Amino acid sequence: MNRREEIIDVAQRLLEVEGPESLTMRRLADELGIQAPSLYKHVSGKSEIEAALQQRALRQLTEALAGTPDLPALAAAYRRWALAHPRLYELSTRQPLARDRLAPGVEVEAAAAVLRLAGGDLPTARAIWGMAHGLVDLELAGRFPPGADLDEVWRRAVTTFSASRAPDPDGRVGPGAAGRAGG
Amino acid sequence: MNRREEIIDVAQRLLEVEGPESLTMRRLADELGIQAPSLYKHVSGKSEIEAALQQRALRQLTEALAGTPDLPALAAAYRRWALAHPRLYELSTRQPLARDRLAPGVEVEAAAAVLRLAGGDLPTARAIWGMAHGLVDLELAGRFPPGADLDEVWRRAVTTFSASRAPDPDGRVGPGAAGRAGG
DNA sequence: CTCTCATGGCTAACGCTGTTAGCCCAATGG
DNA sequence: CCATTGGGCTAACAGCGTTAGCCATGAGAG
Repeated sequence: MNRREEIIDVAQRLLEVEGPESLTMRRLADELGIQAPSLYKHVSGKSEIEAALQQRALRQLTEALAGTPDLPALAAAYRRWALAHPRLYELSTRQPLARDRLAPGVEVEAAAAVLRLAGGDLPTARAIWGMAHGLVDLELAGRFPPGADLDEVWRRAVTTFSASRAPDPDGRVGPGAAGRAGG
Repeated sequence: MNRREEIIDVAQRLLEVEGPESLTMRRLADELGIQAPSLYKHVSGKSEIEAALQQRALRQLTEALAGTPDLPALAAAYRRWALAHPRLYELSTRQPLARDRLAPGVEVEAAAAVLRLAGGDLPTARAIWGMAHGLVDLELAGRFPPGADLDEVWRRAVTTFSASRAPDPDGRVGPGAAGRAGG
């Protein structure tokens, strides 16, 4: 059990420091001083390692988001974590989630935070989530032109959602203390 | 020259129909009735094929976006194209753009459209772009819960940006030449 | 008509990947 | 004292992208 954790640890370090092309079963084994096939005594395959890393990533991201008082702070924390752990973020996003392996509530927790800050409106919360993910993804993929002022983009993105306090058609308007906080 | 086009054609079909794991040099050669090494007489490597597919994807996406009169139509066209060509969209996004190979103006053109619909404000245009990409990316990766009403999410996203006609704090409502909103 | 040479195939092979089969040693527990 | 099992090992397989080098065909030049 302990060896498994050790394997995941080394895998994370390898991924974050040397990039995904270095996260190889043989390389991983080398780093642990054993042979590649021995890894399979602790782990079912590479995909399990990746799933574990995804789980870690989501947990850490969630923790980084915890306690942010308003939308600007939440957005800033999201972007900050993603830029600090780009490979981990990318890995965690390029997989169908593996909901079964996921510690229950990890994602729900983060989602709840966004939802609260979105004034309780689920579609708005998801739109915000999508925007945050999209901006990070484009930035990490290097798809913005070199000189782009991304701080300003995020500021604009956040203020747009802060300004228009979702006029819910069915009247369920979150009075959301957070609503005005960032405004 | 013609054979090269044929190769890219088959590669696109293979990618779109059977998925990225089937887009293999040997499989591609099989499909063309030749041996894998013969492909290198027309193409420098797999990465060149992928770059060509990325270029095609961006061109087609741009065309799909052309002529959309307003933000809702633009967003709908964006999402529609991405969902119709998921593998192509994914491939085109998981690469640093290959700006050199890109037909000049292809992306700038699309960027200009977004910029115009964003009232000429560059950061807002980029925020919109990020949101559209993020929502599509999350949807394609299957990261929304099964029952999520994504139509509603997009509606909310679009109306949010439509509602708040960016009141720039310093009055800088850029007439902003279409320079480059996209990267 | 012949010679040359580029075009576009071919086979063999290399080094890499994830993964499986099967062996073996050491420690633990009845 | 013996059995079981945990955790290592080597050998090997199939598949990946890619390179080296050989050979047939066809077109243009002398």
